[in-house]
Amino acid sequence: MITIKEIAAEAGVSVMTVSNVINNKTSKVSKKTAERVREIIEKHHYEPNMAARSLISKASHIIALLLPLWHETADSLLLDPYVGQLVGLVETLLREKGYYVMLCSFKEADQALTLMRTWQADGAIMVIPHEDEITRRIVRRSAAPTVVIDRVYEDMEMNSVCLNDQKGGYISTKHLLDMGHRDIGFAGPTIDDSSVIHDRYLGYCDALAEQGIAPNRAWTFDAYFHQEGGEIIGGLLAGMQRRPTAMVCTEDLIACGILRAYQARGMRTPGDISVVGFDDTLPSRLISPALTTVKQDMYRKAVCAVEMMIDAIENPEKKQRHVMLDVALVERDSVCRLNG
Amino acid sequence: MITIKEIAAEAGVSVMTVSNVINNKTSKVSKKTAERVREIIEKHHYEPNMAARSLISKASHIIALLLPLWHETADSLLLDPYVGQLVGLVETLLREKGYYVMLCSFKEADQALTLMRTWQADGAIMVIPHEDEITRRIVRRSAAPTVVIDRVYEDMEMNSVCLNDQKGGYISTKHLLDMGHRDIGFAGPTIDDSSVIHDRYLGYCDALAEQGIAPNRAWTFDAYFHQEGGEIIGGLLAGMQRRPTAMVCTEDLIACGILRAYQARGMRTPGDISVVGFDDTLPSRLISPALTTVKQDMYRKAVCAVEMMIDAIENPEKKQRHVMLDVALVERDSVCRLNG
DNA sequence: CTGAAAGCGCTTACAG
DNA sequence: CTGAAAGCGCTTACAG
Repeated sequence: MITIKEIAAEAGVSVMTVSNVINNKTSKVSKKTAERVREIIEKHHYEPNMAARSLISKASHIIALLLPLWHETADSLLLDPYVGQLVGLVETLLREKGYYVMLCSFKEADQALTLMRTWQADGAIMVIPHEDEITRRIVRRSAAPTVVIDRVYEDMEMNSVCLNDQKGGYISTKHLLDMGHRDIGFAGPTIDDSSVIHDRYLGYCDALAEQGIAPNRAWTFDAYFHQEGGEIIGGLLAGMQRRPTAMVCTEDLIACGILRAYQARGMRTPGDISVVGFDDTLPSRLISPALTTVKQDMYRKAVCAVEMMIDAIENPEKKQRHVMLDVALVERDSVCRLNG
Repeated sequence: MITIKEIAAEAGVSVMTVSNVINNKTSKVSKKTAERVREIIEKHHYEPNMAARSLISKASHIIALLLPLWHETADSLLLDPYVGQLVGLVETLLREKGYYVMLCSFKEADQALTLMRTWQADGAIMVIPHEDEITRRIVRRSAAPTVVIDRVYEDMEMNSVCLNDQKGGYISTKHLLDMGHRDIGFAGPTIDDSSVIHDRYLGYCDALAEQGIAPNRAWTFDAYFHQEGGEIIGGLLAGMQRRPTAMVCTEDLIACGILRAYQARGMRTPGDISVVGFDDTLPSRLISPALTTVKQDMYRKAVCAVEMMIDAIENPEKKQRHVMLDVALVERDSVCRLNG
């Protein structure tokens, strides 16, 4: 690998001069030398060694993309279409801004923290935090700024990009109500206190309350994830004596699973069950009937996270940044009108 | 950030001793000092600075995960469920082996090469190469070893992990023939000479030839990708006077698209069109009818790629490594028996 | 078993 | 505008 020293030797100047032309400190180098040096750099495809740079500047330009692993079996979060899309967008945007992204899936907070320290990461973006204690620990103990996507803790300083989840839960439930449904269930992972799921559940309750309807606990499912979870829920629903006519889901995949479970039993979709998904990921346009779902603007989310990250790096004195993004209903074919 | 120097000071030893205990050179440090130093390291959560290490050792332990971007619009390859899964698996395996993974999407070969040089990456794994010239350039010019997934060039030295694509094309076509189909089309991206698609097409032709059937060019589609491509193909098929009864697809998403196009027109699936997908990705189990598809063992593919990468790093004298993985048909519900 | 010194490739004051 | 020197945090021969 060619070094700055060799470039300097070939150009007949000092390494400091080469360094100055690399860093565009035009005031410090004459046009002529700069030109000559640049040519030699081009010729050799010289690229400055980031390890050496980062050693001095304390700025590695590395952003850690932190992907928590949930289950024992979860060999990767990237299987989740939502995560894949988000990670891809964030990586692209970060590159355009001159940052490098290091992928880091982890189970324990210390794994993430160690990687950040090891590489002197300039910052970290966390996707889909779930274990609150782990997330809090990373935010609290990280020397570099962090941006958390999809979760916020009111009681601590942190940067976060969230969704108006309560509105999401509200508009999907409201849509079902408008379509004449009254028996509406709710399906999502565990509804704990701090999560986005809880907010969606609140929105669901709000919408029902407007019609004087109390949520039916028998139709509230939690701790079931993804496609498989949806199929389980669908199976349970199908076996009930008194079934809901519609389900609000916190994830497209859960909605897909419910539909499949019904279809497998020869029941009509959406005739026997209307479902609304969440996120508007690829699967919602893949299946038939296509999913009516709550769309979040993934691109904007990625842009917000990246801009927030960069702002946090450049203005470390600011301690908190919060953005809440809007959501919107996308009507497709998984909801049918109920004639009351 | 605490440094080796401060650890040394606190322990009352030289930095060299600390370095030796970090690197487990037990022969060079007495048990007692090692113990004391280790305690202080623990206490401060000290982590060696990789930038400094990589500067000396010439081994960064960074593997670049190279993701070519295809279209103008393609903000990310990770939207593709196949890529997401593969990247996730590779990242996890690489971490377990003590490597760091830097994500790098790129359009030009030089972007990838620059990143590798900049960070002195120990190696690179390329996922889904498509532009042959770009891929060849990276393989040829990279100073560090590369592993290419899903493509191989016979005329140059390279490491590759491939699939038995011809067999894949063969078994899916054979299955359709066994189910009584005779009018079988083929749908995939451009069938160029060096690609996996071409091999699948060959397998398709082989199976047809066994029955004395010549491929019908009117039923051979190329340059259409993903879900959208599938829908276009499905639309074209549906409008034909003489339609095939079955389609061999090079990707699950294309098969999904074809099914949707038929369903949107009120046609029966698989009654009016049987389809076989490829890869056995998430969508194949999401839709209804579930896809019959050619399964590749993604986990084994990731393991192979990672092991090959590490072998290439440790044994740079070996110039070529090739692995061809097997495929198998997974029968689900997207193929119907034709009574002939 | 332990330490002082040189050096990895770069940048940053400090002189001239 | 240009250069010599120190130093970022670490490891590696080389002495003792």
